[in-house]
Amino acid sequence: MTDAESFLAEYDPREYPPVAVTVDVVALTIRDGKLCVLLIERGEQPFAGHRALPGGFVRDETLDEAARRELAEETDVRLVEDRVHLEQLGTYGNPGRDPRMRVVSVAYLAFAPHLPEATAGSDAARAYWVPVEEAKDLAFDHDQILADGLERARDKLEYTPLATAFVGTEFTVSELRAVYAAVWGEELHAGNFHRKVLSVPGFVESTGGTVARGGERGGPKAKLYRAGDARLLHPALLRPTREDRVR
Amino acid sequence: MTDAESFLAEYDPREYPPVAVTVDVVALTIRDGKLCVLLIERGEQPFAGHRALPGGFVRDETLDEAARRELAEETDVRLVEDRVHLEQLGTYGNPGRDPRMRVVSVAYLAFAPHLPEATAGSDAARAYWVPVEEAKDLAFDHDQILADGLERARDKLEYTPLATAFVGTEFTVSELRAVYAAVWGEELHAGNFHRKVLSVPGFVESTGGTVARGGERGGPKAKLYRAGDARLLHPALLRPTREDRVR
DNA sequence: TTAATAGTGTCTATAAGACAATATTAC
DNA sequence: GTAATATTGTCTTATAGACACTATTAA
Repeated sequence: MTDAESFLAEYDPREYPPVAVTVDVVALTIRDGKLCVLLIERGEQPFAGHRALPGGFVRDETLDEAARRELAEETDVRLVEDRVHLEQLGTYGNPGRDPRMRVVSVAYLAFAPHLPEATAGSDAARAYWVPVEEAKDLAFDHDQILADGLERARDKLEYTPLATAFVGTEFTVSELRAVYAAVWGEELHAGNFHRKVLSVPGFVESTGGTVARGGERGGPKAKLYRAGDARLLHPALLRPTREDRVR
Repeated sequence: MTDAESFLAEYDPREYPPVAVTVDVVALTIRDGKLCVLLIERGEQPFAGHRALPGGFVRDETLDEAARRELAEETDVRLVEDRVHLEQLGTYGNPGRDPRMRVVSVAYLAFAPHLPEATAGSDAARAYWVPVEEAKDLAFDHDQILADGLERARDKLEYTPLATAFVGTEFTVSELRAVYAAVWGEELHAGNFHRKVLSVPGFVESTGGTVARGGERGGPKAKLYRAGDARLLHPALLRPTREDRVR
C-alpha cells in the first residue's frame, strides 16, 4: 500500500468525491486607453459559444507555473515571460460551478503592458482582448472571478506601484495617469497627479531622458521615468469619491 | 458515458495526477493581550508530533462551508456560528508540500473574539491556542500559511474595521487599541488613537453606556461602543514606521 | 491621597484637492 | 500664431503625530 493509497483510504470516496483542480487567469492590459481582459471562445459544452477566462488543468507544476503556462498558451510567450505581473486572486470551488464534476479553480490575476493581438499561441485563434465593460455573460462563474479581479486591480493601484506593470520599462507621467484613468474609470487631475507621483518615494525614478517628440496635437516633450524600488506606495494614491464604497 | 467520465477522458491521467483538496484555517484570537492562533497536534505521519493548522478534506459543500466546519470541529460551535469573521487567504498547492500525494489546500483566515480554551469539539483535546510568536516548525507549509495570514491581518486592520471582530459586541476604545497593539506588536499612543478611531465615519458608534467600573488600578469608566456600518476605514489607521516594509 | 486610565486640546508637519499659471511643442 | 499638453505654484482644508492637560476612579 503506497502512501497515497493509505491516505485515500482514510475517507469514504462517496463522502469525498473526486475533484479536479484548474487555474483560470484574469489577464488585464490597456489597449487604446481602455482596460481589456483576455477571453477565449468556448467550443464545447458546457457553455459552448460563450466566452470564458483562459485556464486549464493543473499539471505536475506549482499553481503559479500553471497560471503562467496557461497565459503563455494564449498570448505571446516572449512578452509573458518577462514583464507580466502575476498574483493569486482567489479560489472558486462551489459545488455545481461546473456541471460535469467538482472543479476547484485557482484564479490568477495578471497585469501586462500593452500587448499585441493574441495570435501567437497554440489556441490563439480563439483568444482576444475585450474591453472589460463588454465582458459579460462569461462561462461558469467567470463573471464573478472577473469582477473580483477588477476590484483587486483597482485597490492595488492605490497602494502599490502596480500601474507600472501596464506600461513599458520607460514611461511618462501622463502614460501612468492614463493607466489609473483606465483602471479606475475616471479622469484624474493632471497637475495634482503629476506632483503626487513624483512625491512618493521609490514609485518612479527619472531616466534623465525625454520622449522623442511631444503629443499629436502639441505640447512639450515629457520626461521619461522607470519604475522605482518601492513595493508599497507611501503615501498612497487614493481614489477620489470613496464614499459609495465605504458603507 | 457520463459528463464526468467524458470530462476526465480529455486528459491523460499520468499528466494530470489525482489531486486532493483540503482547507486549512488560520484562526486568530486575542488572549491575555497576545495574538494567538489555533493549532492541533498531529498524531500520524507525516509530521507526527508536529503542530499544524486545523483543516481537512473538502466535502460536498462550498469552500467557505468547509472552512467553517473545520473550525467548528476544533472549538466552541456556538461561538463560531455567530461572530467569527472568515475570509479566504490563499491557496497552497506546490507539488511535494504533502509527501503522500498532490494536495491543494485552500487556506482561510478567521478572526474571533476572545474564545475559551478549545475543548468542546470532537478533536478538541488536540487543539489549543498558541501565541503566534511561539507557533514555529508547523507541519507541511503551515509556517508560510500562518505568516501570510498574519501579514493579511496586520494589513486589514489598517483599512477595515476588522479589529471589531476581535472584541465583544460592546467594547471600549481601549479594548480596540489593545487589539491593534497585539496584532501590530507595538503600543499605540492612547490619546491619538482615541481621537482617530472616533473620527473615522462608521467605524464605531456609541451605545450611550459605560463599563461598570474603571480599570483594576483606577481610571474613569470608559464609554462603550459597538461596530459601525463602515466596511472600509476612511481615513485609514496606518501603522507607524512603514519604512522597512516599503522597499 | 495616589496612581492609573479616559478623554480632550493644541501645535506642527505633511498631504489632498482645487485652481491658476507658465513653458514647450506640433501643426 | 494657436491649441494642446507638461510641469510648477499657491492656497485651503484634512490628517498624523507629538505632547500637554484635565477628569475620573480603584485602591
